[in-house]
Amino acid sequence: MSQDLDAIDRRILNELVADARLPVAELARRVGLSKTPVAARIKQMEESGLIKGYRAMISPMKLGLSHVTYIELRLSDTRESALKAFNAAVRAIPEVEECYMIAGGFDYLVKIRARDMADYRRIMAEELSTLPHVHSSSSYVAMEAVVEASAPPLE
Amino acid sequence: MSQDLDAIDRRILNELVADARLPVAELARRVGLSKTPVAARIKQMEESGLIKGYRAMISPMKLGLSHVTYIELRLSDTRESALKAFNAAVRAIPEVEECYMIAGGFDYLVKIRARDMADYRRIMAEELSTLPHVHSSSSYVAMEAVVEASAPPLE
DNA sequence: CCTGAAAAATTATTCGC
DNA sequence: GCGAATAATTTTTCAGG
Repeated sequence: MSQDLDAIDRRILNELVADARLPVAELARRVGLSKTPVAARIKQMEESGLIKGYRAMISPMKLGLSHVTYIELRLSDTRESALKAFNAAVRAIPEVEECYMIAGGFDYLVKIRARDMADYRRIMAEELSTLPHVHSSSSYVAMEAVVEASAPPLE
Repeated sequence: MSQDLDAIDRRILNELVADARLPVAELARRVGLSKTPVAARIKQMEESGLIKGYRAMISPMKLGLSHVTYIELRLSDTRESALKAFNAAVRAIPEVEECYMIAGGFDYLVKIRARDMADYRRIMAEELSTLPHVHSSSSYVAMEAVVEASAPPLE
Protein backbone atom coordinates (compact mmCIF):
# COMPACT_ATOMS: atom_id res chain seq x y z
CA MET A 1 0.00 0.00 0.00
CA SER A 2 2.58 2.55 1.04
CA GLN A 3 5.35 3.08 -1.43
CA ASP A 4 9.00 3.80 -0.98
CA LEU A 5 10.39 7.04 -2.25
CA ASP A 6 13.93 7.72 -3.18
CA ALA A 7 15.63 10.92 -2.11
CA ILE A 8 14.80 12.71 -5.34
CA ASP A 9 11.10 11.96 -5.19
CA ARG A 10 11.06 13.18 -1.65
CA ARG A 11 12.67 16.45 -2.59
CA ILE A 12 10.26 16.94 -5.47
CA LEU A 13 7.38 16.26 -3.14
CA ASN A 14 8.70 18.70 -0.59
CA GLU A 15 8.95 21.41 -3.19
CA LEU A 16 5.47 20.79 -4.53
CA VAL A 17 3.98 20.74 -1.06
CA ALA A 18 5.56 24.13 -0.48
CA ASP A 19 4.53 25.47 -3.89
CA ALA A 20 2.19 23.55 -6.14
CA ARG A 21 2.89 25.81 -9.08
CA LEU A 22 6.59 25.30 -9.50
CA PRO A 23 7.37 24.64 -13.17
CA VAL A 24 9.04 21.36 -13.99
CA ALA A 25 12.09 23.23 -15.24
CA GLU A 26 12.58 24.98 -11.92
CA LEU A 27 11.95 21.76 -10.04
CA ALA A 28 14.53 20.03 -12.22
CA ARG A 29 17.07 22.70 -11.46
CA ARG A 30 16.50 22.36 -7.73
CA VAL A 31 16.85 18.61 -7.60
CA GLY A 32 19.70 18.52 -10.08
CA LEU A 33 18.06 16.55 -12.87
CA SER A 34 16.74 17.48 -16.28
CA LYS A 35 13.08 18.07 -16.97
CA THR A 36 12.32 14.71 -18.54
CA PRO A 37 12.81 12.49 -15.49
CA VAL A 38 11.29 15.06 -13.15
CA ALA A 39 8.12 15.25 -15.23
CA ALA A 40 7.96 11.47 -15.30
CA ARG A 41 8.39 11.21 -11.54
CA ILE A 42 5.65 13.74 -10.88
CA LYS A 43 3.30 11.94 -13.22
CA GLN A 44 4.00 8.66 -11.54
CA MET A 45 3.38 10.11 -8.09
CA GLU A 46 0.12 11.60 -9.30
CA GLU A 47 -1.01 8.35 -10.82
CA SER A 48 -0.10 6.31 -7.78
CA GLY A 49 -2.25 8.61 -5.68
CA LEU A 50 0.64 9.80 -3.58
CA ILE A 51 -0.01 13.30 -4.89
CA LYS A 52 -3.74 13.67 -4.47
CA GLY A 53 -4.04 17.04 -6.12
CA TYR A 54 -3.14 20.68 -5.91
CA ARG A 55 -5.10 23.23 -3.98
CA ALA A 56 -5.07 26.83 -2.92
CA MET A 57 -4.51 27.34 0.78
CA ILE A 58 -6.72 29.98 2.27
CA SER A 59 -6.54 31.83 5.53
CA PRO A 60 -9.51 30.86 7.71
CA MET A 61 -8.83 33.93 9.84
CA LYS A 62 -9.10 36.26 6.89
CA LEU A 63 -12.40 34.62 6.10
CA GLY A 64 -13.62 35.25 9.61
CA LEU A 65 -13.49 31.55 10.48
CA SER A 66 -11.37 31.74 13.58
CA HIS A 67 -13.50 29.88 16.08
CA VAL A 68 -12.18 26.32 16.48
CA THR A 69 -13.86 23.80 18.75
CA TYR A 70 -13.14 20.16 19.41
CA ILE A 71 -16.09 18.04 20.43
CA GLU A 72 -15.82 14.66 22.02
CA LEU A 73 -18.83 12.53 21.17
CA ARG A 74 -19.95 9.31 22.78
CA LEU A 75 -22.43 7.11 20.98
CA SER A 76 -25.20 5.09 22.54
CA ASP A 77 -25.09 2.45 19.83
CA THR A 78 -21.72 1.16 18.71
CA ARG A 79 -22.82 -1.55 16.31
CA GLU A 80 -21.33 -1.40 12.85
CA SER A 81 -24.54 -0.10 11.28
CA ALA A 82 -24.76 2.74 13.78
CA LEU A 83 -21.15 3.72 13.19
CA LYS A 84 -21.72 3.71 9.46
CA ALA A 85 -24.75 5.93 9.81
CA PHE A 86 -22.87 8.31 12.06
CA ASN A 87 -19.89 8.48 9.71
CA ALA A 88 -22.05 9.28 6.73
CA ALA A 89 -23.96 11.96 8.61
CA VAL A 90 -20.86 13.65 9.97
CA ARG A 91 -19.29 13.76 6.50
CA ALA A 92 -22.24 15.78 5.30
CA ILE A 93 -21.55 18.66 7.69
CA PRO A 94 -19.35 21.21 5.94
CA GLU A 95 -18.16 22.84 9.16
CA VAL A 96 -16.57 19.56 10.26
CA GLU A 97 -12.93 19.97 9.42
CA GLU A 98 -11.84 16.69 10.94
CA CYS A 99 -13.39 13.68 12.58
CA TYR A 100 -11.60 10.67 13.98
CA MET A 101 -12.92 7.61 15.67
CA ILE A 102 -10.99 7.16 18.88
CA ALA A 103 -9.87 3.85 20.36
CA GLY A 104 -11.14 2.84 23.75
CA GLY A 105 -14.84 3.44 24.08
CA PHE A 106 -16.08 4.11 20.57
CA ASP A 107 -15.82 7.85 20.93
CA TYR A 108 -15.38 10.38 18.19
CA LEU A 109 -13.33 13.53 18.17
CA VAL A 110 -14.77 16.20 15.89
CA LYS A 111 -13.14 19.46 14.93
CA ILE A 112 -15.46 22.30 14.01
CA ARG A 113 -14.51 25.61 12.44
CA ALA A 114 -17.01 28.42 12.86
CA ARG A 115 -17.29 32.16 12.55
CA ASP A 116 -17.79 32.86 16.23
CA MET A 117 -19.39 31.44 19.32
CA ALA A 118 -22.91 32.16 18.07
CA ASP A 119 -22.12 30.42 14.81
CA TYR A 120 -20.72 27.47 16.72
CA ARG A 121 -23.86 27.22 18.82
CA ARG A 122 -25.96 27.19 15.70
CA ILE A 123 -23.84 24.40 14.21
CA MET A 124 -24.06 22.48 17.45
CA ALA A 125 -27.84 22.86 17.60
CA GLU A 126 -28.65 22.34 13.94
CA GLU A 127 -26.01 19.90 12.82
CA LEU A 128 -24.16 18.06 15.55
CA SER A 129 -27.09 17.44 17.83
CA THR A 130 -28.96 15.80 14.99
CA LEU A 131 -26.24 13.23 14.35
CA PRO A 132 -27.48 9.68 14.84
CA HIS A 133 -26.82 7.75 18.04
CA VAL A 134 -25.06 10.55 19.91
CA HIS A 135 -25.28 9.88 23.60
CA SER A 136 -23.26 12.73 25.10
CA SER A 137 -20.71 15.33 24.17
CA SER A 138 -18.04 17.61 25.60
CA SER A 139 -16.77 20.74 23.92
CA TYR A 140 -13.24 22.10 24.00
CA VAL A 141 -12.91 25.63 22.73
CA ALA A 142 -9.59 26.67 21.25
CA MET A 143 -8.12 29.89 22.59
CA GLU A 144 -5.11 29.99 20.35
CA ALA A 145 -3.87 28.16 17.29
CA VAL A 146 -0.28 27.23 18.10
CA VAL A 147 0.15 24.97 15.08
CA GLU A 148 -2.41 24.93 12.27
CA ALA A 149 -2.83 21.91 10.07
CA SER A 150 -0.95 22.27 6.85
CA ALA A 151 0.65 19.16 5.50
CA PRO A 152 1.88 15.93 6.99
CA PRO A 153 5.59 15.77 7.66
CA LEU A 154 7.63 14.33 4.81
CA GLU A 155 10.27 13.30 7.31
CA MET B 1 -9.08 42.00 9.59
CA SER B 2 -11.47 39.65 7.83
CA GLN B 3 -12.62 40.80 4.47
CA ASP B 4 -15.91 40.50 2.70
CA LEU B 5 -16.07 38.55 -0.49
CA ASP B 6 -18.62 38.92 -3.21
CA ALA B 7 -20.16 35.89 -4.83
CA ILE B 8 -17.64 35.83 -7.66
CA ASP B 9 -14.60 35.88 -5.41
CA ARG B 10 -16.11 33.07 -3.42
CA ARG B 11 -16.62 30.96 -6.51
CA ILE B 12 -13.09 31.62 -7.69
CA LEU B 13 -11.80 30.65 -4.27
CA ASN B 14 -13.83 27.47 -4.29
CA GLU B 15 -12.44 26.48 -7.64
CA LEU B 16 -8.86 27.18 -6.63
CA VAL B 17 -9.24 25.29 -3.39
CA ALA B 18 -10.41 22.32 -5.42
CA ASP B 19 -7.70 22.73 -8.06
CA ALA B 20 -4.87 25.18 -7.61
CA ARG B 21 -3.76 24.80 -11.19
CA LEU B 22 -6.83 25.95 -13.02
CA PRO B 23 -5.82 28.45 -15.68
CA VAL B 24 -7.33 31.91 -15.45
CA ALA B 25 -9.09 31.37 -18.74
CA GLU B 26 -10.87 28.30 -17.43
CA LEU B 27 -11.76 30.04 -14.18
CA ALA B 28 -13.12 32.96 -16.14
CA ARG B 29 -15.31 30.62 -18.14
CA ARG B 30 -16.66 28.99 -15.02
CA VAL B 31 -17.53 32.19 -13.22
CA GLY B 32 -18.81 33.91 -16.33
CA LEU B 33 -16.32 36.74 -16.57
CA SER B 34 -13.41 37.48 -18.85
CA LYS B 35 -9.84 36.78 -17.90
CA THR B 36 -8.87 40.31 -16.97
CA PRO B 37 -11.07 40.76 -13.89
CA VAL B 38 -10.53 37.19 -12.77
CA ALA B 39 -6.77 37.61 -12.84
CA ALA B 40 -7.10 40.86 -10.94
CA ARG B 41 -9.32 39.30 -8.29
CA ILE B 42 -6.93 36.41 -7.77
CA LYS B 43 -4.00 38.77 -7.43
CA GLN B 44 -5.86 40.86 -4.90
CA MET B 45 -6.79 37.81 -2.85
CA GLU B 46 -3.19 36.67 -2.91
CA GLU B 47 -1.90 40.06 -1.84
CA SER B 48 -4.43 40.42 0.94
CA GLY B 49 -3.27 37.09 2.33
CA LEU B 50 -6.62 35.43 1.86
CA ILE B 51 -4.96 33.00 -0.53
CA LYS B 52 -1.88 31.95 1.37
CA GLY B 53 -0.36 29.84 -1.36
CA TYR B 54 -0.74 26.75 -3.47
CA ARG B 55 0.40 23.34 -2.42
CA ALA B 56 0.36 19.75 -3.48
CA MET B 57 -1.84 17.54 -1.34
CA ILE B 58 -0.25 14.25 -0.51
CA SER B 59 -1.72 11.07 0.84
CA PRO B 60 -0.35 10.43 4.33
CA MET B 61 -1.51 6.84 4.03
CA LYS B 62 0.49 6.27 0.87
CA LEU B 63 3.49 7.63 2.70
CA GLY B 64 2.91 5.21 5.53
CA LEU B 65 1.85 7.94 7.92
CA SER B 66 -1.44 6.53 9.04
CA HIS B 67 -1.07 6.60 12.79
CA VAL B 68 -2.91 9.63 14.22
CA THR B 69 -2.91 10.43 17.92
CA TYR B 70 -4.36 13.31 19.87
CA ILE B 71 -2.59 14.21 23.07
CA GLU B 72 -4.07 16.35 25.79
CA LEU B 73 -1.34 18.18 27.68
CA ARG B 74 -1.60 19.97 30.99
CA LEU B 75 1.11 22.41 31.99
CA SER B 76 2.48 22.97 35.46
CA ASP B 77 3.28 26.59 34.77
CA THR B 78 0.74 28.72 32.97
CA ARG B 79 2.46 32.08 33.13
CA GLU B 80 2.83 33.88 29.85
CA SER B 81 6.54 33.14 29.60
CA ALA B 82 5.95 29.42 30.11
CA LEU B 83 3.24 29.38 27.45
CA LYS B 84 5.52 31.16 25.03
CA ALA B 85 8.30 28.68 25.64
CA PHE B 86 5.92 25.77 25.18
CA ASN B 87 4.49 27.22 21.96
CA ALA B 88 7.91 27.72 20.45
CA ALA B 89 9.03 24.23 21.37
CA VAL B 90 5.94 22.53 20.02
CA ARG B 91 6.25 24.38 16.72
CA ALA B 92 9.67 22.85 16.25
CA ILE B 93 8.34 19.29 16.21
CA PRO B 94 7.63 18.27 12.62
CA GLU B 95 5.29 15.45 13.56
CA VAL B 96 2.92 17.91 15.22
CA GLU B 97 0.22 18.48 12.66
CA GLU B 98 -1.91 20.69 14.87
CA CYS B 99 -1.78 22.22 18.31
CA TYR B 100 -4.41 24.36 19.97
CA MET B 101 -4.50 25.95 23.36
CA ILE B 102 -7.78 25.01 24.96
CA ALA B 103 -9.92 27.26 27.13
CA GLY B 104 -10.59 26.27 30.71
CA GLY B 105 -7.44 25.10 32.42
CA PHE B 106 -4.60 26.11 30.11
CA ASP B 107 -4.48 22.74 28.41
CA TYR B 108 -3.21 21.98 24.96
CA LEU B 109 -4.52 19.58 22.38
CA VAL B 110 -1.81 18.22 20.08
CA LYS B 111 -2.31 16.13 16.98
CA ILE B 112 0.55 13.84 16.01
CA ARG B 113 0.96 11.94 12.78
CA ALA B 114 3.31 8.97 12.90
CA ARG B 115 4.24 5.90 10.94
CA ASP B 116 2.99 3.39 13.49
CA MET B 117 2.70 2.85 17.21
CA ALA B 118 6.44 2.38 17.63
CA ASP B 119 7.08 5.60 15.77
CA TYR B 120 4.53 7.35 17.93
CA ARG B 121 6.19 6.11 21.09
CA ARG B 122 9.52 7.39 19.86
CA ILE B 123 8.01 10.82 19.16
CA MET B 124 6.36 10.82 22.56
CA ALA B 125 9.61 9.89 24.30
CA GLU B 126 12.00 12.04 22.32
CA GLU B 127 9.90 15.06 21.43
CA LEU B 128 6.74 15.53 23.43
CA SER B 129 8.10 14.52 26.80
CA THR B 130 10.86 17.08 26.46
CA LEU B 131 8.43 19.97 25.97
CA PRO B 132 8.79 22.58 28.70
CA HIS B 133 6.39 22.72 31.67
CA VAL B 134 4.37 19.64 30.77
CA HIS B 135 2.71 18.32 33.86
CA SER B 136 0.64 15.43 32.55
CA SER B 137 -0.77 14.03 29.35
CA SER B 138 -3.45 11.74 27.98
CA SER B 139 -3.30 10.08 24.57
CA TYR B 140 -6.21 9.35 22.27
CA VAL B 141 -5.39 7.02 19.43
CA ALA B 142 -7.41 7.32 16.24
CA MET B 143 -8.88 4.11 14.90
CA GLU B 144 -10.41 5.54 11.78
CA ALA B 145 -10.27 8.82 9.88
CA VAL B 146 -13.88 9.70 9.21
CA VAL B 147 -13.14 13.20 7.96
CA GLU B 148 -9.57 14.26 7.17
CA ALA B 149 -8.57 17.89 7.30
CA SER B 150 -8.61 19.46 3.89
CA ALA B 151 -9.82 23.01 3.73
CA PRO B 152 -12.06 25.17 5.82
CA PRO B 153 -15.62 25.55 4.58
CA LEU B 154 -16.14 28.51 2.30
CA GLU B 155 -19.84 28.55 3.13
C1' DC C 1 -15.39 47.55 -13.68
C1' DC C 2 -15.74 44.61 -17.63
C1' DT C 3 -14.84 42.74 -22.72
C1' DG C 4 -12.23 40.79 -26.36
C1' DA C 5 -8.38 40.07 -28.99
C1' DA C 6 -3.49 40.54 -29.90
C1' DA C 7 1.01 40.02 -28.19
C1' DA C 8 4.42 38.23 -25.10
C1' DA C 9 6.08 35.03 -22.02
C1' DT C 10 6.20 30.78 -19.93
C1' DT C 11 5.79 25.93 -19.71
C1' DA C 12 5.24 21.13 -21.24
C1' DT C 13 6.35 17.56 -24.56
C1' DT C 14 8.98 15.09 -27.80
C1' DC C 15 12.89 12.73 -29.53
C1' DG C 16 17.63 11.46 -30.83
C1' DC C 17 21.56 10.46 -28.09
C1' DG D 1 18.74 10.39 -17.64
C1' DC D 2 20.36 14.55 -20.99
C1' DG D 3 19.51 18.57 -23.90
C1' DA D 4 17.67 20.89 -27.68
C1' DA D 5 13.90 21.72 -30.63
C1' DT D 6 9.10 21.85 -31.00
C1' DA D 7 4.51 22.44 -29.59
C1' DA D 8 1.10 23.98 -26.60
C1' DT D 9 -0.65 26.68 -22.97
C1' DT D 10 -1.04 30.57 -20.30
C1' DT D 11 -0.48 35.34 -18.76
C1' DT D 12 -0.27 40.10 -19.72
C1' DT D 13 -1.50 44.12 -22.09
C1' DC D 14 -4.50 47.48 -24.07
C1' DA D 15 -8.03 49.90 -26.77
C1' DG D 16 -12.82 50.45 -26.22
C1' DG D 17 -17.53 50.40 -23.93
